[in-house]
Amino acid sequence: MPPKENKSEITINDIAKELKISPSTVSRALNDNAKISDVTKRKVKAVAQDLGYELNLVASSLSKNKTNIIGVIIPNIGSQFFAKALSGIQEVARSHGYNVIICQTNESVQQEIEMTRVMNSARVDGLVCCLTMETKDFSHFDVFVKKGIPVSMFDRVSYSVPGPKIVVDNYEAAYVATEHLINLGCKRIAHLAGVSTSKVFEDRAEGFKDALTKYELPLLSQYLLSSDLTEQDARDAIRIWMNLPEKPDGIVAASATTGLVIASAAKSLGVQLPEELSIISLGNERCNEFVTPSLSAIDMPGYEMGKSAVKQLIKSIADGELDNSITLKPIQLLIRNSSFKH
Amino acid sequence: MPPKENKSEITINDIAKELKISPSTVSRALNDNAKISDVTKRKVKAVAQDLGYELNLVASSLSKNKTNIIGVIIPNIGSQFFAKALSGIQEVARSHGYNVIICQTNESVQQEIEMTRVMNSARVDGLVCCLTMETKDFSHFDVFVKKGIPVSMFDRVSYSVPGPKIVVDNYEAAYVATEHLINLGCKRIAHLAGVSTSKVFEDRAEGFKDALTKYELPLLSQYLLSSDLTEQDARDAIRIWMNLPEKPDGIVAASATTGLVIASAAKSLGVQLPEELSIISLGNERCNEFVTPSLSAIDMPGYEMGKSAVKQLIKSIADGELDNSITLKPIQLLIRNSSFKH
DNA sequence: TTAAAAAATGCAACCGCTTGCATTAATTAA
DNA sequence: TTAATTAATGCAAGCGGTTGCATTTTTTAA
Repeated sequence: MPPKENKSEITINDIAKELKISPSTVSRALNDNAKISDVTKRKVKAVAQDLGYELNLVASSLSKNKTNIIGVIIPNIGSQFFAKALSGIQEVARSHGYNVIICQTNESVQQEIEMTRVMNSARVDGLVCCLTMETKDFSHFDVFVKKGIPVSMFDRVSYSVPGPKIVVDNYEAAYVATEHLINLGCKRIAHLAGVSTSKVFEDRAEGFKDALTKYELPLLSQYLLSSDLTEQDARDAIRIWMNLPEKPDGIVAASATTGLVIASAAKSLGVQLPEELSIISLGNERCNEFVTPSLSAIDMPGYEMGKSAVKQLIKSIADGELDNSITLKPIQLLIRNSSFKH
Repeated sequence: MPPKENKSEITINDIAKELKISPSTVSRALNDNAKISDVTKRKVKAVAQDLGYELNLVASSLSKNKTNIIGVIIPNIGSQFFAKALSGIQEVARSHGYNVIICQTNESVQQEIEMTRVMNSARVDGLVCCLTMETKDFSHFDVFVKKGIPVSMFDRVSYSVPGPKIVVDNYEAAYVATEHLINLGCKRIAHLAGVSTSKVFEDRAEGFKDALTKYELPLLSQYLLSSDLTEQDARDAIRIWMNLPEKPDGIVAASATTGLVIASAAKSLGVQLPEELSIISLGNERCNEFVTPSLSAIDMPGYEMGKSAVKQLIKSIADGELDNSITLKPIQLLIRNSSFKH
């Protein structure tokens, strides 16, 4: 137990004393204020360097009433989609001099509310957020709206909260995926959907249904299952379907994980992929390439979405204008071996 | 372009005026200071609630000289190991009232240095860090050491920087993995190692070699390849090995990703897994379960490591004592189908 | 009933930096 | 050479809490 460390935090006052000038001049010099002579600037910076001075962001934030911190609220870091989004968010934020405070909600609305409180207390300059699957009430964002602090949402968004939105056309994603299976010759296509309280999954289910309708394929109720998309749900779904007298010959999974689990479970049930059953999932993970057969998917551009979300946010912060733009990011159909010509 | 929002940020002064008491009393009441009467506390809290008051952490941090922020520096969020670690870090931090600022280094020492500067400026109360593979000089951590700000390292650590360390026995991991293959009957075991500048990969290589020695198996130089562990490196390695007159019958991959790629590449080269070749990787990813054959691995407890790293850090912060403890987290051998009885 | 002790509250300085405005120094024009 | 500009720098009041110490109020003891 060493005695108290030398708590010598260097401040602008130390620099000021050293040079026998005022702290305000030091502050301005360090910030390259135009009214400070170059000689002074050089001297100040030299001494700052010497003394190992490092700006105290806390003090700076307080006096400027700007923290240069962006708050990020996402469901969970474990998902590859969010990991990528986070990378994009980080990158753009940092390149603009912003720091990032991150919180996971673990899909719990309660936690989401708690997190907004924390972000508010931390006085973030803006918020990037992807809602939980169950968020139905958005009043916890009111504080920010009221204070004019921009909230940028991506993927799972709410149009009732003002601010930029970065989304993907989930309807289209499902439509394209389904269409792909249809073009392959699939006649009995099933869909494991997510809870319909979430717009994302609702849209996907719609896209699925409409594609069937468009191609005049029947929409059989037993082929449309809805769940929380847990791994168990996926296993249950495939078991149910494979016990049907008329088994499906194509499956559109509402998420990357369920697609993976469905494929794996189908294989262990002895189903031949893709001969007997084609599978495509809405959402792509690196794993999709490694499994056998490799899994076709609709890729959602997480990285790009994260980047855009922050870009728009920073723009809003800078302009002070409220931006309600909706940015639609393109999806991509990745055809792999799980969906092959019959 | 709406005019300036009503920038009505509620402060303790507003509460004080409302109740005609002093701001200090309000501050103490909100912090449940013992010298404030219960009546006053109740009144203050009621008004605070009414007015929608939320503590300004920036101001609080400045006056308390404590930010309640933990800085986290990790190589990349995309890896499942780090994603899990991050989850653990988050969870423990939050449950202790700490916020978390996260930075990715992308395995760049330059960025790591930059990040420490940012963390210093942000005046974090402590740092959780996993070094890049190439960090050889650690002077960028000196600032923290000098100021008595604890730095907790996990996985890729440096014992020359004081502070708690959370690690896994990488030597053992490789030893156990290799031993497993030997027990299966493998005679010609190869290892794709990581750069030897990293202690982690050095230890793994050592463990691999020692296991061979222990079981009196020859250590052939062509079976020991070293690389940066990119996907391409993995593909190159397997191609080289499979072109050898005496092909290896077992492979220990130094990372989860390389294991995955090696298995996949081997398959496409027509190698029968696991009959002709057993594979095990040091590091487990969810994907390992989904591929065919499922990939055996040594699981590194990322989540637990992250949790411990923060726990120790917070303890250090609280005690003000410097803690140089080394916590060894247990690894786990996960036997799957890629390593099966020959 | 009054003095002493304990409980509540207030005052004011401080945390480190920023910034509008005043002041001084250096230039330029007259 | 002096007045008028322009360029540099300093002063001091914040930003919103926190906290040691003084002061006031209430309670307890004498």
